[in-house]
Amino acid sequence: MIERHLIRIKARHSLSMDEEQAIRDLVPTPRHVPRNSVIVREGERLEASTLLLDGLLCRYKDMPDGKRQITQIHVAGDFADLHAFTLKRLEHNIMTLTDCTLSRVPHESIRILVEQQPRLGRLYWFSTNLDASMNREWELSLGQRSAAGRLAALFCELHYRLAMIEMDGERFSLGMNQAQLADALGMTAVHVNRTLRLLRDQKLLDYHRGEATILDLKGLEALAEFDPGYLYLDADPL
Amino acid sequence: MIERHLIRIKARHSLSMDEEQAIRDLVPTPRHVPRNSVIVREGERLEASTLLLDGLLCRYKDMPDGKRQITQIHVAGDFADLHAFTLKRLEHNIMTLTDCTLSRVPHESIRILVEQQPRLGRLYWFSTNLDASMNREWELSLGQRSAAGRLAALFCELHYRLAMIEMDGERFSLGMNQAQLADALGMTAVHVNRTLRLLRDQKLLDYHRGEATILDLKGLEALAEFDPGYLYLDADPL
DNA sequence: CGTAGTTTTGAGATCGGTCAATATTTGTGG
DNA sequence: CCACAAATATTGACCGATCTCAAAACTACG
Repeated sequence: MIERHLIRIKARHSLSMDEEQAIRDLVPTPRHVPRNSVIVREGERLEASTLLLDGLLCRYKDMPDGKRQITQIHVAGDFADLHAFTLKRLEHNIMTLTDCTLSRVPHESIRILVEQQPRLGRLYWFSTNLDASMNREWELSLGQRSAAGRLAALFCELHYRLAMIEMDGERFSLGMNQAQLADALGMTAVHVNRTLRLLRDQKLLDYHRGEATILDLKGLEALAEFDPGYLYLDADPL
Repeated sequence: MIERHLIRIKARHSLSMDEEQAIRDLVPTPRHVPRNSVIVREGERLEASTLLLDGLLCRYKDMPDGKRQITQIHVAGDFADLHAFTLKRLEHNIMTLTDCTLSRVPHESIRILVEQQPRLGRLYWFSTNLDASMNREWELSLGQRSAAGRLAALFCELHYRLAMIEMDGERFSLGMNQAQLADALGMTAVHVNRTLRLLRDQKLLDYHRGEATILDLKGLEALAEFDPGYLYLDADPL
C-alpha cells in the first residue's frame, strides 16, 4: 500500500535500496477511514503525521461566520500533514473526501529518519515545499482566474498529480459535491453548477456526482492558462 | 544586521549559544538593493537563498496574459526563498518593495548546517512551513473575504509580523502603490483606492503613498474576522 | 417509497470591474 | 528653483460576473 508514496517520490528523486527500506520501515499498519471524516482538527497537538495511502482528502479553514476555504487537495501517496512535524499544531482541518486508507507516522520516527538520512530529510522538506507551491498556485487561481478558469485549473492540477502516481488522470472520482468544489474555488455552489454546465457544453470537462471526466485537457489548460511548472513534475536531484 | 533574523527565531524557539553562532556564521556580507528590483526570476536555478536583513520584498507570479498575483510579503529577518534549498528553482519571482539589505546564503552552507545541527534543520523547515501557512491564509482571504476584509487582513498580518521583529506595527512604510496592493489582494487598483477610502472614513486604516497607519487594530481584525493563529506567534519547542 | 441531500434553474441584486477623464505627486534636466 | 514628463491616485458612469434567494427536480438510501 505504500507503493504510491514511493512512486511519487521516485518520479522526482532517485532512492537507494537503503533509503527505500528506511521509508518502508517508517510506515505503520494502515487503517481505513470513511469519506467525510475529519481526521485533523485545527489547533490540536499532533504527535504523528498522516500518510495517505489511498483515496482523497483535503485541508480546509473555517471562518467564524461559517465561510470555508479548502486550501489543498491530497491524492494517494501524499503526506497530508507532514508540516505538523515542525508546526506541532495546524491552523486548518483535514477531512477525507472519499473513503481513505491512511497510516499515522509518529513524528519521533520522522525525526530519527531525517537525522540518520539527511538526504531523505531534504526530500521530505521538498515535499512540504511542494505543497506550498500548490498553495501559491491556488492563490493565483483565487486572485486572478475567472470562475471557469479556476475550475479548469483545478482539474488540470488533479490530472497531472494523478497521472504521476500512475492513476487515471482522465477519469477519476473526486468525491466532492458542488458545494465542496465551491469551497475550494471561492465561489458559490450555484455558480459552480452553472460553470460546470458551461465546461460540459464546451466539451472540456464532465463532472457528475463526484465523477470527473476530462474531455479536452488542452482546452482546459488553455482556458486556465495552466502551466504545470509549479508541480515540479521533473525535480532536480537533492 | 542579522539581529532581526535572530529575534524572529528566538521569539518562537530557544537557541543555544552554539546554535546562534552557527547561524551568525552562515550569513555572508550583505548587499543593498534598491526598491522594485527583481532578485529572483521564475525558473532560474538557485545555488543560494536570500536572507532579508532590512526592507520588504514580495513573491509574485505572472500569467501569460499579464495578470499578476503577489503571493506573499516578506519582512526583515525572513528567508525569502529558503524553499529554493530543496526546490532548486522557483515557480515565482521575487522583487523588492522597498530598498533592501540582503544576504545570499549558499545552499551548500545550509546543507552542512542542517546536517550538523538537526535542530536548526527543523527550525528552518518550520520557517518554510510557516510561509506555507501564510499562503493558506491568503487563499482563505482571496477566496472568502470581501475586498475590505482582504485589505484589513493584510494589514493585520503585517502588524503582527512587524511587531514580532520589534518594529513599529502601527505605522510602517510598505512601499507598495495601489496597483501592487491590487495584485496582492486579487482586485483592481481602482477598487483598492475606493476601499482604502472606505477604511480611512471608518477610521480603521490610513494608507498614503506607501505609508500605512493602523488607526484601529481591533476594528480591522473584526472586519477581517482576523485570527493570528496562523502566524504561530507562540511556537512549540522543536 | 419517503426523506434528506444534492443538483438544477430562474429572477433579481450587488460587488467589484472597466473605461476614461482629471488631479496629484514624484522625478528629472536645465 | 522651475518646467515638464511620468507615475500614481482619484473620481464618475456604466457594466457584468458572480451572488442571493427561492423553488423545483433529481438521486441515494434506509
